[in-house]
Amino acid sequence: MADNAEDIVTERKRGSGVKHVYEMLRDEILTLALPPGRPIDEVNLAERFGMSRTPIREALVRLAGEGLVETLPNRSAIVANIDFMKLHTFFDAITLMYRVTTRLAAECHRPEDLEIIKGHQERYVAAVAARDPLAMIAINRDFHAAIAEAGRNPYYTALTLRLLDEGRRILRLYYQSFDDRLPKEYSDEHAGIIAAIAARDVELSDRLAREHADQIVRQIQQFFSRDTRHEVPL
Amino acid sequence: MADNAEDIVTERKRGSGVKHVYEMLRDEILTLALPPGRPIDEVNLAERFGMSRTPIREALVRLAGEGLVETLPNRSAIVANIDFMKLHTFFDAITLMYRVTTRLAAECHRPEDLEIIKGHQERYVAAVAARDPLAMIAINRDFHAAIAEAGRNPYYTALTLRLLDEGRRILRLYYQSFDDRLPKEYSDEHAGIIAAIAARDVELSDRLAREHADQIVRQIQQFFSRDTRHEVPL
DNA sequence: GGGTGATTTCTTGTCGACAATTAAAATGCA
DNA sequence: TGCATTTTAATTGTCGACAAGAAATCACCC
Repeated sequence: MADNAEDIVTERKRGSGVKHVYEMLRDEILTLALPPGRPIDEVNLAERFGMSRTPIREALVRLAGEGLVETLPNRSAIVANIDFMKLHTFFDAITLMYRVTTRLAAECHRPEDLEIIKGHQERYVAAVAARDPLAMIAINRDFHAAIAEAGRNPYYTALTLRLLDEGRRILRLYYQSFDDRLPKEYSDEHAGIIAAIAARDVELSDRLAREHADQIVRQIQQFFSRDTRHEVPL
Repeated sequence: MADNAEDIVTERKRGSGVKHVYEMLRDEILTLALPPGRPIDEVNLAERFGMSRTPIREALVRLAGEGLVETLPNRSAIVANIDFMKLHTFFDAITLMYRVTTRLAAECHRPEDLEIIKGHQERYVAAVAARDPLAMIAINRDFHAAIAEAGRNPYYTALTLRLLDEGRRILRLYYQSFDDRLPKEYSDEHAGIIAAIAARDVELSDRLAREHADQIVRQIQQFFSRDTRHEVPL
């Protein structure tokens, strides 16, 4: 096991341990550093993070609550699998949430929200220029998360965040295999969405969000249904 | 503290402890037996359930993940408050989820789903006849949960369940104060929704679900905005 | 040699105890 | 008496250890 990076531990504050483990594991799951199905050993993690099993377990319970790890009774927890059979439900849900949150953002946003959203967009453009797919994926999530926040409906925000996280894992598969082709068109679409929100044009925001979602869904579906057979002369 | 019901403990199976505590606390929170804001003492619960603090804590972490308890660092966890300022976001979200899940149920349901839904409807009618508001609230939740299940989108189902649970608490306030008036009209609306789903009429299902949601929202809003001042001759 | 049952090992679920932190009580002072 | 400060008490966060259960290994029998 060479991937157990040594996390140096230096006098953590009381209560910050779980948070640290939680965020660390979460990030490794979402970037596929921990692939779906990988067993998660508690003592292993405890040694790695230099703490007891108790806070590790708490972090795992929280991750399980978000559907990022699956726990079998008396057996090792595993990184949640990606159910390709139910991918269509994901597409369905994220399309709806893109639309709803973007509509609400157009209605409810305040100037400071717009600044935050624009900030993410700038970082996104930079990531595209740097050809950094991991950064692009993470920032794409932050971009839509900021829009959801601007909509100010915590229920929508929570579901959107969950979908965006799941989306990070799926997009990671996508970019890995398409050898990190860089979709500049996304940043153009993002710009359009920002403009629509700023103009408080609800219907336009809805339409652009829907088209943006359709675009992503179409590309991923195309990727998953592509024919990878090699031609063999017989 | 007289509300510490003695939960007799008899040799529980390994791993069933957390589940038991979780379901128990959850039910007490949703029925307002534990009112919003009430502090939750871990040792107290540990004594009450006859187990150590560890499984209690795990149950609390799970409940916190669902937003049913709030945890302050180094301080007692409390039963999650109901934020009346954000009630409109709840109405917004549950209306959308009623519509979406009922639409999907009309599309995707199988015969056995319909049987389950009808079963809940029968139980609901019985609860209305028995004038049992707590049962009505719980079954109303099961009814819509079953519809969401029939729609077969786990993301929608999860959000709907969360909203229905939050709804149980809000409805409980409503029924308590209106001295348990019994809305038979709900059961009629439920019957209409069942028929629309059975007929696989997506648009009708959508419309009925929306009207059903509007109806509930209107009644609750009316309740919360009613004028409770007493006339005082001066 | 293969399959079945016992044994060992390994991992999780739970426990009791201690330390850190906060809230409350008690003390001192103006 | 009222307020600030110290002391005490109470509660959480973390730890190490043990027991129950499952997987893997080994022995045994056909």
